[in-house]
Amino acid sequence: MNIYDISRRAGVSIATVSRVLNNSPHVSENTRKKVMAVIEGTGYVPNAFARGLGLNTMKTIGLLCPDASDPYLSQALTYLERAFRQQGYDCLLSCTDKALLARQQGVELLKSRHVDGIVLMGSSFIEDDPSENDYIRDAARSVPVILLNAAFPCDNVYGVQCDDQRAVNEATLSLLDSGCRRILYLYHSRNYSGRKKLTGYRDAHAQRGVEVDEKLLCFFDQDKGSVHQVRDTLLQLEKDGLCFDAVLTSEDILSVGALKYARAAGRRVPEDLSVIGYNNSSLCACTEPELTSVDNKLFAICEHIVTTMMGVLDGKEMPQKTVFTGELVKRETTK
Amino acid sequence: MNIYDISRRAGVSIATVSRVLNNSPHVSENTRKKVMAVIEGTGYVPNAFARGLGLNTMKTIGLLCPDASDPYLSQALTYLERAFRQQGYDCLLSCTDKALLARQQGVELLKSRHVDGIVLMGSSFIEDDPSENDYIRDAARSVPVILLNAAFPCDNVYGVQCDDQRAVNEATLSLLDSGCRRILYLYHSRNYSGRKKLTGYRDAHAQRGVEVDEKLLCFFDQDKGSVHQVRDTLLQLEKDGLCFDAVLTSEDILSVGALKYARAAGRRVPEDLSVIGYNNSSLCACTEPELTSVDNKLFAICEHIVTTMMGVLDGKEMPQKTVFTGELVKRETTK
DNA sequence: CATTGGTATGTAAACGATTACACGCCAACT
DNA sequence: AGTTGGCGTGTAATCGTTTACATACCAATG
Repeated sequence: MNIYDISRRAGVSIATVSRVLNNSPHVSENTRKKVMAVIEGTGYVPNAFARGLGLNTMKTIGLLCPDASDPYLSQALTYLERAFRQQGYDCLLSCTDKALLARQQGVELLKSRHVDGIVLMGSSFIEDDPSENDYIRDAARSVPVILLNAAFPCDNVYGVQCDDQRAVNEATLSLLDSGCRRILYLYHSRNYSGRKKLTGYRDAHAQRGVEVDEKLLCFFDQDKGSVHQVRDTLLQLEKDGLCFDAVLTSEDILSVGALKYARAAGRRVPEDLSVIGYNNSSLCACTEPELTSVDNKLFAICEHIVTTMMGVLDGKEMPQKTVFTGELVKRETTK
Repeated sequence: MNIYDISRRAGVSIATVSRVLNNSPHVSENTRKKVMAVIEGTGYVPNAFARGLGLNTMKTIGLLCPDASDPYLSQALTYLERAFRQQGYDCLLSCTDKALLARQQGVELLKSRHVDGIVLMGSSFIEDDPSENDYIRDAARSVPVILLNAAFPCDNVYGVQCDDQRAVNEATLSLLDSGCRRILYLYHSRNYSGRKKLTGYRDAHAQRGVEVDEKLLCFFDQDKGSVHQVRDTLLQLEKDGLCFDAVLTSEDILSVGALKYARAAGRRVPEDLSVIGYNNSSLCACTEPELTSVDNKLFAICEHIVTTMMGVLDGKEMPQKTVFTGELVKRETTK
């Protein structure tokens, strides 16, 4: 069933059918009705390949996502897909893992499909080592690229992010100002955003004249970051004589592990131990006591990504870098 | 940059270039090398539209998902996307909401893109009201359709599911056999799977000769099912004089609310109150005490969906309905 | 040497849309 | 009446592939 079939049954030319399909004004009301009737009757759906071939666009946005089961990313995914579709764009999903090669292949795939734009999620690239980022540059040569929570100074690349450094800085300050002096920092990722957060932590200590004990910085591999492993690690640290009166984490899930530790070690939260997470995810309401966390404005970021993409595709000038400010949401794990 | 450019630079015909691209054996080693060199040199990527137009397939699977931020579905999403890509298929994502119209439009979209197959996730359709399911029938007319955790007797539609009824039945029996007599059942959904679960609950009571008090069946709207609302509702029920010694829920998140209630009401878990969730999601390890839950074999289901899809696309005969058996994973909220 | 058969390559016709351009018609002008 | 212009419609080229079929070549065979 193609446009010729329709044109034959409606007794018009294919050009007219195409005009009806595309709401062209140059069709008489009569003809339009006649053609529409045939289309409805046959259940005809235009072939998107042919259309794409002719127009060299298929109204598709490519989403590159390292892990759609990560609650943070999956929330972004849902929002982005819905918003783009409302704008008339479909989404092609490519869940690479974090490995550079996989991401390169993902970009290649999206390019071959001639997506109109690419949103790069969970980017692990490093701003100051540009050689690692050739694939972004490469992608940006053919289509606009928007980075979720990252920035990269390159033509046709737009960054929409939360100021993680400042957000962690403020969270750390709030802990220091509530009297904590030894804040354990648990983190998952050494990527750009991860390093910014760490800087925020260090700066806060400098601002308050508190020295940072490097033993308080504790890295968890992505795979090994299960709740129980965090708990056990902290128990071991305590046994090894490490003192800490607060835990700050780069992800909410790590804070859940910290709470498990507190219970196992018999430490009261927040009286003996303060805990602050990051992302303000739905997990925060699930723990007991409920988790104080940094809201990193995912929703606003996604909204702005869609706006930016639409603007760029319309040929408008758009800001290359947009930064939102995180916000500490106090619940029950802080004084 | 198209196939003509390549053929010109390599001094061969477009047919030869195409053969090289498609690993046809009918190309001499010399020519292949020559063409490959040009391709690498120019960074040429074949146009997927043209290819799709010619072949009438683009090696794409359509994923219809009501809500990618649902942890259950997003986990499935991640797994499916990765597995399909390993098989050489890309995924087009369409996050409709649950509304029938939205799902219809989603199917329409996937059809226009000539996906090779469709996976329907989170289907809320009802097996015994076939009129609501025209869109499935419609989709199945053009491509194979596979349902995640559902079944629908229709040609070209395949169901891969967990026997939710039996799983809930066994969970209920285990509560009854541990001495509980008034099991509160909290559920989120009245769809097919939701009703099956309820049946499992009722059957278990019949099997043990315990009468079901209808007041113990408690429905939560998807939007209103937040942890705090569940807690407050249960507190209210208690205040209204309803007695219950166990809570069984259709989703883990509802169980989290039940645990919040227990803490607020000063009831010890599991001594005064047993709690069982459903899905065995990552939430189970986050609560305190950790949540006993039904593992509904999502991983196995997804694996089988991919196998089935690949089989069907290869023209093999595949089972129309596959059922996995759930398993109760005991943790700390049951005796 | 003529015939056969296989292999490497090229030619040209699809695939199904969009759209520039051409055409015919009719109303409204001069 | 003849010219103009606008509107509705149709014709045909175009997008970049794949692939059936044709062709050219060369080695092996009778």
